[in-house]
Formats: sequence, structure tokens, C-alpha cells
Amino acid sequence: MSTKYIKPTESELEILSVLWKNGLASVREVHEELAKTKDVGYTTTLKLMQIMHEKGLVKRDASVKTHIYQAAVSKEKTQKHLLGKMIDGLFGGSSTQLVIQALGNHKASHEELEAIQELLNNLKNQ
Amino acid sequence: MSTKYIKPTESELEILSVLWKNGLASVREVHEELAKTKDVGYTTTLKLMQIMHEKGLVKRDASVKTHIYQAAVSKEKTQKHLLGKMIDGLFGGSSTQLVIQALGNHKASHEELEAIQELLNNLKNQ
DNA sequence: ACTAATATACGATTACTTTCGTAATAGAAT
DNA sequence: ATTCTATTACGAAAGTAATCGTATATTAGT
Repeated sequence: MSTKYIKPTESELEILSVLWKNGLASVREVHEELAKTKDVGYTTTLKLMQIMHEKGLVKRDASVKTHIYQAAVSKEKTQKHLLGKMIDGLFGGSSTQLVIQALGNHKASHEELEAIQELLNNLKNQ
Repeated sequence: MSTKYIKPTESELEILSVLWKNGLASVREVHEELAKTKDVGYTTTLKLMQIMHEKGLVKRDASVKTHIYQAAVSKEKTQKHLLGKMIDGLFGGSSTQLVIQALGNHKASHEELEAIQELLNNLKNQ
């Protein structure tokens, strides 16, 4: 039995992204990062991170005045969940369809294409 | 200048999926389909489809008693939009990262792998 | 024409998300 | 110690999404 997966909201995902990049961060640091691309108040970020803590999406060290947060859910698992949901809901369960769309619409460098080629070779030889 | 993209909500996406599959459908038909996997009332589906009509997500023929709906947004464009958003938000802008995740986590048949290979070859030769 | 069945319209409620103001608290500076 | 500053806590409001009950309208059957 695994604990229920909690789907982060969009704003929560933004915060998780910062934490995944930084590892550890105070509310202030997360907020500064968000403020670069978004017009939002400090207490809003704070509140969201508190809610995320209640939900178990982040952990925090509250032993010091300025609480230090970190993600409690892994980037990979979250990606996997949301991707799976998208594949099921939008691409009829076919990851291939999604891959084709993704490759078709977004430019990839030669190195990236090689990386995919390698993965593809592995999958073929199974 | 293009008209603003309207992001369908999750429930709206479910309805769009039915319409993309059926082409044309009444509220009743859409509802029956949703009811297979979801516990929801008829008027809820109706209301959602009315809202979608206001938003321009669906078209309808209201000249007959039982209105006939169809999607007003294409599956491909919607996929592209949501995929792009996901790549930017969750995969650091790298479609390759997403492709690798997708291929790694979800089984693909030999035929599907070949289809991807072909696409890959095309991309390489550009 | 009347009744039953099925549809739409619409408002209200509930739930969830995001927002921020204000108060309380802790630490730093003087 | 007092003041200033940065932080957390908390509650409430605003915004968005989903739900459904009830009223109204339309059609088909008798």
C-alpha cells in the first residue's frame, strides 16, 4: 500500500521546480525566483508553501527562524505521474503519439537526437 | 493576430476527448461515455458543455430539440499547447527530456518504435 | 388535447485555488 | 531595553471549477 499521490496545483508546481533546482531554499529565495516571471506577493508564496507542507509536498526545517524548505516529492515521480495522466487523457494511452508530437513540434539538437537514438536502440534490443 | 487560446479544464478535456472520438454527439451521448468511468450527474455534463459553448470550445447545432455538439478546437492544437506547457514547466524546456521519460516509462510496441525511428531519421537528415 | 419522457436553462451551492492584509513573533541593530 | 526588520501564522476574500436541483420547454405517444 502506497500513500495516495497528491497532484500539485500549477502554482505548487512552480514552487517545486524552484526547490528541485535549488535543493534547499527559504520562502524568500523561492519567492524571489517566482517574482522574476510572475507578479505575486510574498505572503502568497509563503501561504502556498505552508499548504504544500500540510499536504506533504515539501519538508522544512523549522528549528531556525527562517524555515528552510525542500521538496518532499521527487521530480522524476512527479513528471512520471503527470506525463502518464496526459498520455492516458490526451493521447489515447499511446506514449508514442506523445513522443511524435513532442519531437515534431519542438526542435532538438543533434546531441539530443543521439540520446533518444540510444534509448531507442536499447528498447529495440529487449 | 490570433484569438486567445483558451485552456480547457480537466473536465472539459474529458468532454473534448469524447467529441474528438465521436465527431458529433449529444449531451446524452457524451454523458453516457463519461459515466462509464466517472460518477457524475447528467445536468453536470450539460452545464459543462454549455460553458464550453460560451467559451468557444465546442460548436452546436441547436436547431433541433436535442442539440448536437462537436469540438471547436482541434485535438492536435490542444495537444500541442498542453504539451508545450508541460515541457516548459516541468522539463526545463527540453522536449528530449520528456521524450526520454515517456519512452522509459511506458511500453511501446515494435511498430511504434519503428515509427519513432523513422521520425528520428527525418529529423537527423535536416 | 393530455400525459409522459427527455431536453435545455439557470441559479445556487460546494469545493478548490490563489491572493493578500494584519497580527504575532523572533532576531538584529542601536 | 527599545526600535527596526524580516519572518511566520492565520483568516478572510476573490477567483475558478464542478456539482446538482428545479423550472421550463419540446417532442412523442396515446
